[in-house]
Amino acid sequence: MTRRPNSGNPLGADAEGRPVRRALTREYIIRIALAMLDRDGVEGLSMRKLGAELGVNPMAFYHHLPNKSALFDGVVEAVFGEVTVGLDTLNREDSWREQLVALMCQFRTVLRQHPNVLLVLATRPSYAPSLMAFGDRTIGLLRDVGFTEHDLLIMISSLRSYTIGQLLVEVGQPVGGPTTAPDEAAALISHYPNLAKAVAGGYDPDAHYELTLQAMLDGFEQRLRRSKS
Amino acid sequence: MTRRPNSGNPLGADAEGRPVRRALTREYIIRIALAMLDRDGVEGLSMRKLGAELGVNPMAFYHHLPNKSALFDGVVEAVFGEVTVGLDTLNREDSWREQLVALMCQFRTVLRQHPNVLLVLATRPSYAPSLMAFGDRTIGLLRDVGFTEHDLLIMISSLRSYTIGQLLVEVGQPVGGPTTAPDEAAALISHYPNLAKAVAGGYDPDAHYELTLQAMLDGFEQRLRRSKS
DNA sequence: ACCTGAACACCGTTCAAGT
DNA sequence: ACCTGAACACCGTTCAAGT
Repeated sequence: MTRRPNSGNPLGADAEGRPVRRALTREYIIRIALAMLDRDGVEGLSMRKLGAELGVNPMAFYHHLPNKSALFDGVVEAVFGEVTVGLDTLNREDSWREQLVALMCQFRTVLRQHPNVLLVLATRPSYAPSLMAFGDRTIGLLRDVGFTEHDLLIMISSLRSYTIGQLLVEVGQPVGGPTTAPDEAAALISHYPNLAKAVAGGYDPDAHYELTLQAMLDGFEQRLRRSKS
Repeated sequence: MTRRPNSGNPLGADAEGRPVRRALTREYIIRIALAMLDRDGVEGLSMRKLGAELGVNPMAFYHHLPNKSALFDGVVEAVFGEVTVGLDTLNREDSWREQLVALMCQFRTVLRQHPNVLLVLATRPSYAPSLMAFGDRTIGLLRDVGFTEHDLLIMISSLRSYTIGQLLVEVGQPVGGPTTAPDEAAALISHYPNLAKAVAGGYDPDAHYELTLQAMLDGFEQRLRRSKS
């Protein structure tokens, strides 16, 4: 069940590998937990290992966080916090579509850097201020275009779902341990000619993402035009 | 960490609650594991509890499955197996869009019945024949419409990602234990006027899904028309 | 061949004790 | 207040033993 050999310096150490024993705070614990998640995956993060990593008794955490779930809540907040970075560099003179695509690509780029946290992000409801700010900003942008309140909610929810869903299949770690025996399984595809032919052409995740994003926006825009006429 | 109080009859029992001690087979183990996942969630499924449920020593499973990961592989296969049910009732005289919407809604309906398995489905690569058959069928349908091989792959991948992503936020169980304190957090939304206004209107998941599905198809269809002219 | 029991190296968390 | 150590009720899996 061990996934990676915990090699190298402990996460609570400086560049030269000297252990940095700093005062335990909620923020510090969460920061190291995120680093550990990135390195070892969800199933590789335990209170006990986190304690070892920080050179501290695992029970010490319970003075700063009620339980492990709260640790995950903190990690989600931390990752969404990275999303707002560069939000203000948006060029307000660009078209709404250019701005929206920039927003979503920024969202995707940040989440993509934390493949092992995707599952947690996708399923834990979060009221992280940075996420709310991001959503608020996006909705404001789209409302000015003329979408109804009803459609606005659907749009941002769908954009988010698609983005996360796509990332999950793209870089997500399998829940329940690594899959076995894709060897003869991959050959099975030849029994499905349509599928085999489509898969043969290869696959560029970034281009794929933006193409579908544009298609979704085309669809929503078409809906907007129809409602106006 | 206990999520639900394991009340009622064990899963390996008939309608009257009599324990059914049948011979252990891979299929039977997987069937009960799926039922247990549906009832108790991913974190509530353990080899030991599964053993207790079946009135058997947990180690007995290792004669039918190499490890717990393989159990998850089996469960994924079983759920995708349900997708093909009713695949042949499709009316081939319907338009391609009607057929595709029917296919995707069928896919979504089946997955929706196993909220706790969604995470596993989303992240474990699967070569389940039923899933391959489903994809093959879908691609065949769309190719006849005129889409390129390149676009075909993107379409089915995106449709799948969106469907699963949406279901995850809709009915998915939070990874890492239940979230706490949404009480004052929900009030926070008032600080984000655009968001608050959009959310106020309420939300119908089924309508939401089909609206976005239609928008995506509109977008892809538009792309098809542009490429032809 | 199929199932069992003991054992090993892990978990999260509680609780009493230290400073 | 913050951290520790022992303890409790769990995990997946190995391995030798039974039938």
